[in-house]
Amino acid sequence: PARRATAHDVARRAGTSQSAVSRVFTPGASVSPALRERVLAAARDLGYRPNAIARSLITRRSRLVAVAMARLDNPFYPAMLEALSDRLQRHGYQVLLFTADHPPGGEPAIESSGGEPVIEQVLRYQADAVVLAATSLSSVFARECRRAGVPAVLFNRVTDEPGLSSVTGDNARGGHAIGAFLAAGGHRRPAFVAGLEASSTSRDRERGFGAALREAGLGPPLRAVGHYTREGAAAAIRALLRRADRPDAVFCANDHMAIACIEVARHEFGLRIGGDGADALSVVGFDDAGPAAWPAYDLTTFSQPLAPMVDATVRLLLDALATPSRPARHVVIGGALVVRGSARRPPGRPDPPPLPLPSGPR
Amino acid sequence: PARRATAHDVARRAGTSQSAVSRVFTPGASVSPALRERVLAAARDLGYRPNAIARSLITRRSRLVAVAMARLDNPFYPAMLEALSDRLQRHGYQVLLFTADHPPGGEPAIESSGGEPVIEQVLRYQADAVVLAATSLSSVFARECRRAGVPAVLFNRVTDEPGLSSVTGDNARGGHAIGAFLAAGGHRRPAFVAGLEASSTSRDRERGFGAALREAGLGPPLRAVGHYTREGAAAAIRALLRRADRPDAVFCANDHMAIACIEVARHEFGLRIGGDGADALSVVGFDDAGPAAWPAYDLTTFSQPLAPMVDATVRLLLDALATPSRPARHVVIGGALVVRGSARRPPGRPDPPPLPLPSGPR
DNA sequence: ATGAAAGCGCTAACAT
DNA sequence: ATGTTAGCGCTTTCAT
Repeated sequence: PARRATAHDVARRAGTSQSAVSRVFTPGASVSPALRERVLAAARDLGYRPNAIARSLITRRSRLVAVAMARLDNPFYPAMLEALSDRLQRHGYQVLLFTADHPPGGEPAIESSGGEPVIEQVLRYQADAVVLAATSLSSVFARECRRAGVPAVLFNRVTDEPGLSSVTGDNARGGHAIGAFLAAGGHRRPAFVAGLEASSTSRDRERGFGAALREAGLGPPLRAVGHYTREGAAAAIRALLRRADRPDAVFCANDHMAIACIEVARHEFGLRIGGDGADALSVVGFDDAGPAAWPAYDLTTFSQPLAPMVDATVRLLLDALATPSRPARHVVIGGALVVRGSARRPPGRPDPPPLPLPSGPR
Repeated sequence: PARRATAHDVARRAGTSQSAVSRVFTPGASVSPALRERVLAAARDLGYRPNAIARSLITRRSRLVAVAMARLDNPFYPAMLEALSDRLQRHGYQVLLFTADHPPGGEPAIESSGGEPVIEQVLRYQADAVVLAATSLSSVFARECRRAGVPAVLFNRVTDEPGLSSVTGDNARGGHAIGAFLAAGGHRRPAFVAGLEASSTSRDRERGFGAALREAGLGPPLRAVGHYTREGAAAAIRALLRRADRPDAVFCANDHMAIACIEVARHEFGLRIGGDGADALSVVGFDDAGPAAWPAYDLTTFSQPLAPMVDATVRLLLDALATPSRPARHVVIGGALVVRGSARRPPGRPDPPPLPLPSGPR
């Protein structure tokens, strides 16, 4: 196929200079209406489009934002990705997507992907900024970004590494609210299903949870690790429910695991979710993403409001791009306990709203 | 922040020429071990990485594949995106993600996004190839890709537009299998919940479904349009179930809608899913994605095997990249009826396997 | 095996 | 308002 038309080709056809063509495609440059028309016509005839790659070579801005994600099976992340992509496109940026390898049984390794470290590719493609929405992250990644002067924002995670901004939900407060809620609901043996041991998010949620239980005069919760996966969570809840002193309530570090726990509790152990009595189990999640609101789960959870979180992420990025010297910031977006039916409520607590069936616009 | 190190900087530090540096980073170029070591050391010191943007300017290959997606809330698509990204990275390609606008109530418009048509951005960024995984697609898009010589592959959709390859599941056969299954199960008033009227996928599934019903001596199914959304599907099933002659079985054009239908049928109409009798409703979906296998839904569906579909997509892309003259191909990946509990089975049909709880590796 | 030189397609001074 | 010129950082002949 014929090589793509260049600004030169267009210039020749329009009888003008190549730089005039460039100006026509530069918003706010000064071109006479007549010339502009001629150039546009020629461009149309030739199917010309400015080459963004050549442009970014000279402007030193690729308008590419690298987004690194671990797994997309937790619906919170696709939702985040969609929102982020929409917002970035609106600001004239494109998303360069990187997915991490998932070594079976291990933690997601944002480090490697087809042999080459992801960070290597990110930097080679001159991404203007990086969003890390992977639960796992090596400090190497952070250090290299800083060294290369590429602003990075952690999504749903924090780190000690200096220079890295972050956006998170209110993990400690959320964990605390859940602990207080379960204690007030009369639960005596709460348990916690952690995400990843290395995840700050899981740790913060657990810390708040433990504190609230302590304040309520309860001992430390039982505990198992679910690795943020359905399979891991299923194994964790099985271990918990097989104990003689089985828990009467489980707080899972995210909704994705909570839903898997509900299934195992219901279908393998024959438990009723959110009720009273010996065969009841209360389950609480974190995120309020997708299926949490589905009637089959009707999950009590602590919300991480996606839109504000994504807005904050984009704002952090744009700020860092505009003012490279700006120090890192850690934005915490507040959430709220969303009381539904999967956990026994404290006495006197009003009924939750009616089941949220799909409706409304769209 | 200091400007990124260039090959020139590395060359100076290593006491050699810039082209030698280039060769060190070009697999299979001839450099002496000694020089290679010196260059690598200098590069390490300076934090140098070859600039992929500059490289693609000269090689005329960006190694970027544009992936256009409509909505990521149907879990089939994030799963596809993850698999596609993994495979492409393995072949040395990066994913440039584009998401389409979602005008409320309308069809997803892959055309516009923040004002500029998506296709415009795709072509400006010199994507080597395009994957269209949006259910909606304007013929403009296709035409422009062809004109610009950018190979495009439609995922889960076909079109008459010449030159466009596609990968789909076996929609007609799947619809047929479902129709035959429901008829054999003794259903007398089957209904169909369509995706989008403009979607070839929905039409093909419906065609197969209708044919099977006819062969079984049944009339054409009742029908409503669900727009591939949960909300649309809920509205569709409500309309269907409010009829005096309400259907006894519903085939939804995808799992995502089928699950929303199950919820409405259960919680709004008090129906039992997949059972016998007057208050029973059978629901069947298409895709066998994520939640279909969750015990709460236990959805009978026709599978679209993701891995083979993604493999075919990548193969089509790489072939087109290697041989631009290759004519378009339409690959159909076979699936199978996955019998679970959401639809009454024909007599004598063996029980479905036990409930698929999360387990196994990972 | 190595270096010099010529661009890839574009933007950004700088003239005019 | 328009044209000229000089690169952006790299790969690729072409010499040596």
